[in-house]
Amino acid sequence: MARQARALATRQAVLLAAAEVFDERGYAAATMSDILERAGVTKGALYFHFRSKEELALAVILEGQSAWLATWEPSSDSPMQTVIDLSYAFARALQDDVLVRGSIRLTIEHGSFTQPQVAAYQGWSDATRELLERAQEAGELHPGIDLRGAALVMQGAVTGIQLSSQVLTDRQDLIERIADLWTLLLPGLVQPHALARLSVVERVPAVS
Amino acid sequence: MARQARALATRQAVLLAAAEVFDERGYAAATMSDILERAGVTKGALYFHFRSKEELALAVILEGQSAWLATWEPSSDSPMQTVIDLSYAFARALQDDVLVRGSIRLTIEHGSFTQPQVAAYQGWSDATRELLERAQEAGELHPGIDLRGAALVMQGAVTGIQLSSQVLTDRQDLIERIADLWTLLLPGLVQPHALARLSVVERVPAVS
DNA sequence: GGTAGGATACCTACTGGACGGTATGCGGCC
DNA sequence: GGCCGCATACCGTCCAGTAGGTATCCTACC
Repeated sequence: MARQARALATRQAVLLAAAEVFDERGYAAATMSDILERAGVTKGALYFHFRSKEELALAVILEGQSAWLATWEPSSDSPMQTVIDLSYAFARALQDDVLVRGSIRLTIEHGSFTQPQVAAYQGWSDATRELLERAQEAGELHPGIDLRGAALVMQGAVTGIQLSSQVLTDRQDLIERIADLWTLLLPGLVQPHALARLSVVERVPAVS
Repeated sequence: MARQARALATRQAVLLAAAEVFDERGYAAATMSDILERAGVTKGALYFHFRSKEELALAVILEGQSAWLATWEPSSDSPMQTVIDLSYAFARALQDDVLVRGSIRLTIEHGSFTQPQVAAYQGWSDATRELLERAQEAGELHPGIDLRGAALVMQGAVTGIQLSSQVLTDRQDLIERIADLWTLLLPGLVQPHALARLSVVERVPAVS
């Protein structure tokens, strides 16, 4: 097993380096040599763990997704609050985790390989929609709202705000912008009595 | 001058083909050969008009931007309505104009060359902010709103919604999603009396 | 109005380098 | 000694860019 421990370490080093390079340059502009160098690993080692550049990129995407979801602990509060918390978890993960950043960049670059990206978009907005449905049932939302449309708008808005925050301030104002988003969005979505109980700003989980 | 007419035509053909290919594959993955073939032009011709791949990309970005702004005719209505109209003009331009699509894709891929893209983001959100200030002065908005934040949120949201609409429905539901966005956003932004006078859906300019 | 000369607009063939991927070798732990 | 986990050297391909030629047209001078 000691053997495999080392292998796991190099695999992880490659994944991290790949995420960094993909995040900085994008898929096509990233070269395997870049990744090798940054990981401090040789070609043979890399191609032992990943059979191609594309497979490596897919691994980054998958690991990034699970890394994000791992940070998010569902609080049993209100469904609407959960949607908000999810967006903050996403923002934090983007700021803190290279894997998540690389994953997102690759996902947004829907070219080259298209399949899993669509799934990611779908998955996210489907999850949001489901939460909205539960919020609807709990009487949190205004009646007559198009839940599918709302879910798509939220997912799109968070994605785009993240992008422009990255370009303009290297994601330093991301949390602020997410707060602005919810401040603006919620009055059109939830009823006043529910609005009063929602936390629009980031809720930092208590450190245990 | 007849001479230059032909030259202009090939230049335009190259620009259009380049916009297509950049839109489909992104900057790095797009090859000059792709563009040549699609434009029906030889390498010599292309390199006569554009000295490098990067210069060609920059030309696509610039032409795309002006193409978008050309479609938008400022109506002297309310400033807030102008913001809304701008977003619809953007959406329409994305659906109708290859140049705009290519321009956007290149702009979003902020790698490789970073300068003018930041300017584009800045310019857009600055313009939005200015309109919001005028809307504020006109008493359209709720008091105490962070105009800078709101402008950034709108610009980011429109960008992101466009992106996810592209991935999920090839931009077919883009206009709908923009309408959803404004339906959700406006109550948190503008005062009821102004809200009543705003058109949340696309206002099709009368054909003259 | 014909033609020399030059500029414009384009074509063809080529190059050098980089890049993804592979083949083969080899050390060390079980 | 056998296989896991790598290291090194190499290969074919592809691609941005260039060199140098050519046809077309415009200008100018006779």
